[in-house]
Amino acid sequence: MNDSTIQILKEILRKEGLRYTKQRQAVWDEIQSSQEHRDAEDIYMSIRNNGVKVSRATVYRTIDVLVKNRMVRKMDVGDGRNRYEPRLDDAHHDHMICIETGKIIEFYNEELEDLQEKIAEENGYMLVRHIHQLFVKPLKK
Amino acid sequence: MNDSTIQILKEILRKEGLRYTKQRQAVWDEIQSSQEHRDAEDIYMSIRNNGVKVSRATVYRTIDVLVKNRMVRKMDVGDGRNRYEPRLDDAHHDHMICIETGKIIEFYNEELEDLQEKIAEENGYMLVRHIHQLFVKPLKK
DNA sequence: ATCCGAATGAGACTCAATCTCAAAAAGGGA
DNA sequence: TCCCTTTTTGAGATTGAGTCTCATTCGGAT
Repeated sequence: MNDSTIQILKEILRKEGLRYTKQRQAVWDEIQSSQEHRDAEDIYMSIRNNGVKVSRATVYRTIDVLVKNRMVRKMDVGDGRNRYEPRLDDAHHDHMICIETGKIIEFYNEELEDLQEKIAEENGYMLVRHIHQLFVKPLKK
Repeated sequence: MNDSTIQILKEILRKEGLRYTKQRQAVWDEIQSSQEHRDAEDIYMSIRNNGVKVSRATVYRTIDVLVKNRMVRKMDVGDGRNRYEPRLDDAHHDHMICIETGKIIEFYNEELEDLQEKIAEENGYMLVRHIHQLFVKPLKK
């Protein structure tokens, strides 16, 4: 909705050789409007409920562009539906998922990040990206 | 095929209140026969090619039991098909996936394991299990 | 304002995985 | 061994997230 992220979106679309449309704007607005980890259907329904006409196909297609351009983070929680969250200048983080409540907690640990790069290098590889999810349950007192 | 793992399987089925059948044995035999990370269709086809009559439904159902009982490790590589590998007394390990060749390299790092437990605890949780995948590409020389 | 290639949407399609339910098999008891 | 009850199996239907198709609509350069 706010001016600066509209410009960011336009810039990305231009760079990708894609046109600026109200559907693409609506998808980005919707994802950006919440820090939650939402699935595509949820995002699709919310846009429609806001009165913008858009199809599932467009939602998926737009998300792909946003993910590719690091505006959105895609995460596989293992239940068959991918979740999406806005990234913006957002620093990288991983996720902890409570198996009792389903709550998703974000975390970041420098040491962990370094260690991963080191492991990849020791094996003759360069780290491109990673998936790291901790499935946890509350500590009983 | 060998005697000791037949006993392990029988023991698990008994504990789960399930019957011992040749289909269930065949699924376990097939998974156990290779250290590779295979998908369900591959496992299903191999069993059939070995002359054992089994259905996809049974393959999936049996894998679930084996995963639950830590005989098999299930991994989501992110391409829509889950992969399975035998566990037995196999020590825990994580995976590094080469984005250029698709090769899967296993790794284990004690420090990494400790760090994860520590992070969970710092947040008031107990680590139950985790998914950790490094997507890498070969170091250019 | 015109024009042309790109974007959209409705719905068909894909494909891994799950479900259904009649028929077959397991396994305990006598 | 033969029963008998319960579980398991399999063929095929179904589900559901995500992708594809293609006629129509739209963006934006000129």
